[in-house]
Amino acid sequence: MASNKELVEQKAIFAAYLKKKKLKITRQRQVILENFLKTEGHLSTEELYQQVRQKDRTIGYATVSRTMKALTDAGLAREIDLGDSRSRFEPLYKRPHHHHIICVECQKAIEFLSPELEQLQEQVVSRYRFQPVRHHFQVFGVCEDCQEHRPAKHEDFDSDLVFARDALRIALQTEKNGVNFYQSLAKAATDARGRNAFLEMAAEEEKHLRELEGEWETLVKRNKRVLKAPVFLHFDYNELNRLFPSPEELQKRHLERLSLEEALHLALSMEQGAHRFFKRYAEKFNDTRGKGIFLKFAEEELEHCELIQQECDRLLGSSTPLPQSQEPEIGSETTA
Amino acid sequence: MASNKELVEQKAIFAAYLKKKKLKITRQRQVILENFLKTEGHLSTEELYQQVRQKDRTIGYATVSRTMKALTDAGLAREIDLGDSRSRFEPLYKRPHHHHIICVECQKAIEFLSPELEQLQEQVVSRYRFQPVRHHFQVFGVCEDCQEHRPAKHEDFDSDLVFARDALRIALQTEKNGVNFYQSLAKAATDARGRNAFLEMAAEEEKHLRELEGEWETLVKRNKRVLKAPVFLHFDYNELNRLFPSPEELQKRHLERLSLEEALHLALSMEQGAHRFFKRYAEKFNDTRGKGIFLKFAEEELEHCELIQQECDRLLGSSTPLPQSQEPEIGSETTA
DNA sequence: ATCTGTGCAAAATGTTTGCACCACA
DNA sequence: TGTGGTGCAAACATTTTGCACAGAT
Repeated sequence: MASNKELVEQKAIFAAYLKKKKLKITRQRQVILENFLKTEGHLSTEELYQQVRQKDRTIGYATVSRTMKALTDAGLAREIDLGDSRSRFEPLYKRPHHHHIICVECQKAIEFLSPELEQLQEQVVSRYRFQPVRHHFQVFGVCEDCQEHRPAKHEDFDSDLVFARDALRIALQTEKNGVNFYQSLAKAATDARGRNAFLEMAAEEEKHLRELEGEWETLVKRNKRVLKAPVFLHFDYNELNRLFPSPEELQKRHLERLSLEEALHLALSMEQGAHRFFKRYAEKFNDTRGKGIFLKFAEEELEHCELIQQECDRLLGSSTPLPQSQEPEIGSETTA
Repeated sequence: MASNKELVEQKAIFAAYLKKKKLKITRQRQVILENFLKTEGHLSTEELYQQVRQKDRTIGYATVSRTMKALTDAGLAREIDLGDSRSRFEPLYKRPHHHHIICVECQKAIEFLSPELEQLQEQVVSRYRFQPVRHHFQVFGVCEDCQEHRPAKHEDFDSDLVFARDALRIALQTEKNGVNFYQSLAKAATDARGRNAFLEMAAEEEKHLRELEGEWETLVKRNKRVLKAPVFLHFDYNELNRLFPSPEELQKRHLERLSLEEALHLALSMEQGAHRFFKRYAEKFNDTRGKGIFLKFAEEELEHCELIQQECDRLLGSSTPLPQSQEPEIGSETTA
């Protein structure tokens, strides 16, 4: 369900590719591209062939096959392997790299995205000094419907909305943790000035939370069905507990009682951690639609850093400059 | 390079499988199984066919193909996909589930194991309520040799030794971190009794470290070439910083100054964390050769827990029982 | 006008199957 | 002695290619 604008953009990319390669824009190639993009899915050559045949009885299998090769070469399609030993293709334009979980009974394939996995891939290629070309993770299993012998319902969802939904969920949870975190700090603060500062921060996070809840409402109102789509963006919510420790976690780490300076210091390093985390997270999306969402999110964490920095200046005096967020951080390379 | 004992075991498994299915043990099936196991690799049907043909000119391609199906069904082989659209097989018996990084130029495939990835798979199937069947992660790229246009050298290593090497490296690093950690705690301890207790713990870890270094020497002496094998067990050494925080990390977490009770409490929770971590880690290996190594390792961490518990009793009196390690812990499920 | 694209059919590639003999148990 | 096994060749499934004609720039 790509927007019309994107269809035009992709046609232009294909045209440019053909021109560069001194190839021709033909009716067949147009029809094939349009049909391929129209169907968000994992079309095999045969399926696509049958589909374009509806539009134009004369188009041959070979042409479909050759055109898909060209589209792949042009960067508009990706050939994927769903384990049924036939070539399948999916649209690539402005879509993040993702993986598939495939039902071995009904062949349904669910897409999911995992920045964690992208990171693992980076570690692996760097460790073995490979120049990366491509990678994929596939999980095969029996889907819920097939386990219960229900007919498999195949629903198509707008992938942009699903992505936005998942990102928003992460954002909401982050803000909730933030509120909790600052309320805990306020409790832990041993003096009144600190308490107030942290309550303010908690209020700030709560304001964000309300805004996000508004966005959530809008999203859901726009498309109720989106709630039924399977999770696309795979996120380990435990990660958040590392960014903003829960009250229990704080206790476990012996941070129930903090001086003003310690508490501010802790808050700053948490916000810096969150900023870095979401910035890196965003980077995993390359030039795809999801990137902006998380960059904005990282930006907000940065604003929090500044707020805290201001509190520090106000409460501690500029005499005690807190350490700046320093890149590079703990790093991704090993010490073997 | 499987041991003779394992060859016999696998033959027995195949025999039992054939018996159960009322199939017959034939000369061809024996030859094919032996050749398949003899070659630790990723044989295609064609390659294996050529190989058994050396032994017995009359064996047909179809028989090889059918036998590999049977071996797969019997659980002795796994069919893998190295992206060249032909069936390839690898031995499965007592080998942990692993993944492949494949050179698109010379087709060389390096195996690597990542418990982290196994965990991700578990999260994914549970999230989508799939009944898991199989999963694999493949990374394609250009290997170092091909990047520099060197002839690809194909070396075979004893997979057991390589696994042991990698496990030992992790263990060594863990103990090193442990020594550091206890030395830091000793410094941070505000009273002399605590300081001594932690120096003792540090010495304990150091003793382990020496033992492990001994094991390392033995391993390397037994087979020097093993050091040249690519990393098999992929481990994120940053993980260790989470188990036993480095001095910098301790400082960052505002734990430079601890009362005896706090310090003991911290040490106990770190050791518990390490125990749990390695126990879970070991579980990812199912019934494979690597499992034992990490279980033993987890066991040692548990002994540390008990040592610390004793210190607590001795120094704090049994009046302050510290919290027990509680399963279930922070858990793997999300809070979306 | 030229040079690439196309459809068709044939080839190529890899795996599976049918069937008449073969050989374990 | 009989059931399942084997090799061979043919069938299958899917993708790729060769070629003569069609059509885009």
